[in-house]
Amino acid sequence: MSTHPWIDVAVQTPAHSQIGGLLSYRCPFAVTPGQLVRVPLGKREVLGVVWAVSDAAPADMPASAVRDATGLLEGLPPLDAAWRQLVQFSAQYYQRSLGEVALSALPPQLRDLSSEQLARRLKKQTQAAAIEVQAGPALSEEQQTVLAQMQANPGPFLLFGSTGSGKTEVYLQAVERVLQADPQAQALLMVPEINLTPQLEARVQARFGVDAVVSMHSGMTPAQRLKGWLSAHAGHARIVLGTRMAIFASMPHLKLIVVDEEHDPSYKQQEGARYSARDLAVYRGRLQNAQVLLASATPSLESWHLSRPADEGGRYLRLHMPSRIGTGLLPKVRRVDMNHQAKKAVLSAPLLAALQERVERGEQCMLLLNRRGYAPVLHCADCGWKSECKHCSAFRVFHKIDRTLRCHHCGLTERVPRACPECGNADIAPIGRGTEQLEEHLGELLAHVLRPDGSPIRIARIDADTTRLKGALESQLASVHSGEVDILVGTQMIAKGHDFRRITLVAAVNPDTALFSSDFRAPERLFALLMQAAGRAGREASQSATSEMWVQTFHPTHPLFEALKKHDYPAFAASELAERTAADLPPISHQALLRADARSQDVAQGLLNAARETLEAQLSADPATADLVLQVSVYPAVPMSMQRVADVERAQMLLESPSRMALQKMLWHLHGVLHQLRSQPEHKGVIRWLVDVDPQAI
DNA sequence: AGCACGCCGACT
DNA sequence: GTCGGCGTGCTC
Repeated sequence: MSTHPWIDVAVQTPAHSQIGGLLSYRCPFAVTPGQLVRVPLGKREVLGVVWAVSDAAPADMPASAVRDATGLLEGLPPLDAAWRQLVQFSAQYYQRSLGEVALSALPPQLRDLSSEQLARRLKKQTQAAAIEVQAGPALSEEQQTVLAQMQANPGPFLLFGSTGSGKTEVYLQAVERVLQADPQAQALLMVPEINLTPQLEARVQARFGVDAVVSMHSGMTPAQRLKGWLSAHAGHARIVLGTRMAIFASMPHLKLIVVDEEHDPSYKQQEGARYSARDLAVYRGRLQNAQVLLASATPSLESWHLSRPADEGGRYLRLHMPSRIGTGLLPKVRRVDMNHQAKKAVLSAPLLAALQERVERGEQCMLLLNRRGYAPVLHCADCGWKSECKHCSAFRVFHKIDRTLRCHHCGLTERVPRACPECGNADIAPIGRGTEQLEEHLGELLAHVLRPDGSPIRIARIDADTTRLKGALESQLASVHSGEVDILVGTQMIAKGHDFRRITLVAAVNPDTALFSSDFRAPERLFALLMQAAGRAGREASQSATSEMWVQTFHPTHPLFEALKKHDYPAFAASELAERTAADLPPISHQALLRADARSQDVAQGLLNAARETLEAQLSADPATADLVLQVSVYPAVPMSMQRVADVERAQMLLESPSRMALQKMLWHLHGVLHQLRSQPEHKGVIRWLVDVDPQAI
């Protein structure tokens, strides 16, 4: 390590401050890229990552303005070039500052640790943990074939495996092979939600030993996070299991990345740097020469499209596991045509009868309704008043349990008025229904139903309202598992991952809204949700023959439900892809959104439209960039679908291109234009702007 | 983002 | 006369 007096350092700076890039310091001690240093920034001292070292003073500023780095975190192995490249790519691709991405990828506690404390913590775990592999179950032919293909090909892979086909066992065997082949090798296992980590963690620990595994997700304490991070960074932890944030874990010997339920929207971060952990997994795999396995029973159309045959341009290898393990069958899908049901009925007569029958036989049922609260809006029949939120362009939801009106966007909560606040009419009524009402309604309709042992029926509800307290979800899930509950009512959170062995009937109460949504991805999400929900029914082989997935709909012949009935994801994907192709939507094209927030809609849209015009004028004027204007469509600014939240007006502008590269170049120019515009007086009222690359919803 | 500086209302 | 409201501007 030689002494270079000048270093460039990444420090935590916001994306849109003037100092987006690296900061230069004079360094009185020897350092190497990837080490952590403390540097002065204004009046504070902050932690930074050394990005480059140099013998020459920075050319773009007077040497007198360069300050001295104040300290080095010794004992910590430098963050390797692959990690730095991953961070650099993410920052550039998702339009954030390098320092923001770098520092948010490190455990926060690292900031207030001295070199001595660090050395003490690291001493324990400098060696790669030995794994003690327990034998797994015998593999099915399909599982063996998939593992053989993984051995024979570099990847990336898309594992298309139906629910219950034993994907998890494939992950574990793939991990085992990689870890056995190289005593240093590390593997990264990603799941979409915190709720799903404990059960997988238990399984991984049972298989490879408690010592070899660490978890990374936002539910961990700062101390746990630091410990896990250090363990992975030092090469001690052989397996990291976590949510999207884990994609930035420092893993110097990474050889395998598994992304479970790769279609899940949770892999896309929705604030700060809006990265897709699934997409970064593929990038990181290439960077570190690690195999990448994406897996799902209902892949994202992006991954499905990318795994088309290579001679048609596919870049991922598609692997198939169509069969459910054991004698298990997929549940029979039944559609109830709501056009033939009583006008206002929430639950159709045949579904009610089926629920009753199942409960009397001692089986469990699950009802899905994607709307929490009692009713989404209150309405006065006399004057037409509705329970609007005064700070947001949304209705406040009626929660009967505590008689409140709550805005689900800004949190404004008030007691329900006794009479209409506009005209005094006492007759204000709820419109529509949420899970709370469904639970109540079901209780009334099935009050007479008894379980086999003669005790009364028990109905429970699980949604964001009932699981607010820590541990509440776990205890409620436990009461379902123990058989205390006969019918479980809930939002989509109950459809994900949890293995309810005794549930034999799953019903979607009102899925139609997603069929005609303005969001072109709504059908894709609905199909995945319903397939996943169907997978909850009849996991117990002995009951799978009689298990059912019910769908109440006014459009029973809709192609989405036809495909669902046959459990035919490929057919669904083919028809969706045809539509996307015809309309030039992702994954055929690539999109980015520029959003602006301001006190008034005019100001928000003003910035966006000014940016659009300036961009076009500047790029057209230069022959070197003129063709960008042709390659990237920039649409006029429009209000967001949720136009106002907490008294902030929001507008957005869509950029679209068949070329990712062209879109990236355009965004880079856009960044410059926005900085030029921000100082102009007509844009003073802009609160913030943000860029969302590959947005999930537009 | 922090953390300053800076210029106008209710308190010991 | 001071404490403090958050608007504007800078940080190698």
